[in-house]
Amino acid sequence: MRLATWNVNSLNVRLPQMLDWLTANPVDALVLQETKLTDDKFPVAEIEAAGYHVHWFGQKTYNGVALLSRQPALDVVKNIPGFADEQARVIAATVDGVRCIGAYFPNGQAPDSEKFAYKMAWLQGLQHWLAQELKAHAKLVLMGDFNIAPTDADVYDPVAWAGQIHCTPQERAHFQALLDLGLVDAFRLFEQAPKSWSWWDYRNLAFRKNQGLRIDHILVSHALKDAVQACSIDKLPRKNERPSDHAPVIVELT
DNA sequence: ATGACTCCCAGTGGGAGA
Repeated sequence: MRLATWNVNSLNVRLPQMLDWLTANPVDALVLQETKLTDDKFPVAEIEAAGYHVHWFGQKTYNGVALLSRQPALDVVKNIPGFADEQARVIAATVDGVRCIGAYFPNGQAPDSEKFAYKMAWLQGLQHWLAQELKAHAKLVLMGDFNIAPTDADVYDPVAWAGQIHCTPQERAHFQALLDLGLVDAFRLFEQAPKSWSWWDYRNLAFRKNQGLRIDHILVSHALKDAVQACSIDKLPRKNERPSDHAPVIVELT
């Protein structure tokens, strides 16, 4: 079973690329972030024609998530139960017996901003809900754009980024708290090339210079840890003519 | 360099992203 996450930065713009990517990478489930589409504009027909079931949850201009799956997705949940939120950031469902949670974590903008306070509250809400989800679903995968670089090894210039958004101790503590609930970073289960990133700024020729961050993650529950066969970042779509600034991350489970 | 790009909604610029 292969699962993937991709922040597409507008599904309206990226739909053809996403369909091409699915043809080349026929994963069993794919979660999307930053679809930036209201629900009435979601391209359900095109996705179903590609052979996927799909659930979606969006809003105008910002955020928006979706879950595509070969097999029907059961017990679909949108956003975090118990955390009132006007922003469409989470979609969860059970696919082939695995609880799949796709999430677009808040950016946070800057550590002294109101958006950072929202990010902290959101992370607290996620953590609380996830503890319950893990009790109900031993086999669970949390994946998406976390907007957190968990360690300095996930940052191209840790000195310049020290204390900056994505790298603050508070964000990293929240990431660790998710692991402490009983999750493991699938990417770090394997030896990986140094300077492996999932996001590169559109500016400054950042991709060409490989100046990026690893902020898109796939965390698996302990019950799935031994089933993880591989985890990788697919940089290829970032080389497209009009790429998303994020690359997909893929995990393979037995 | 408090930039650089891309997307969106707007409306001939500005906010947000990360």
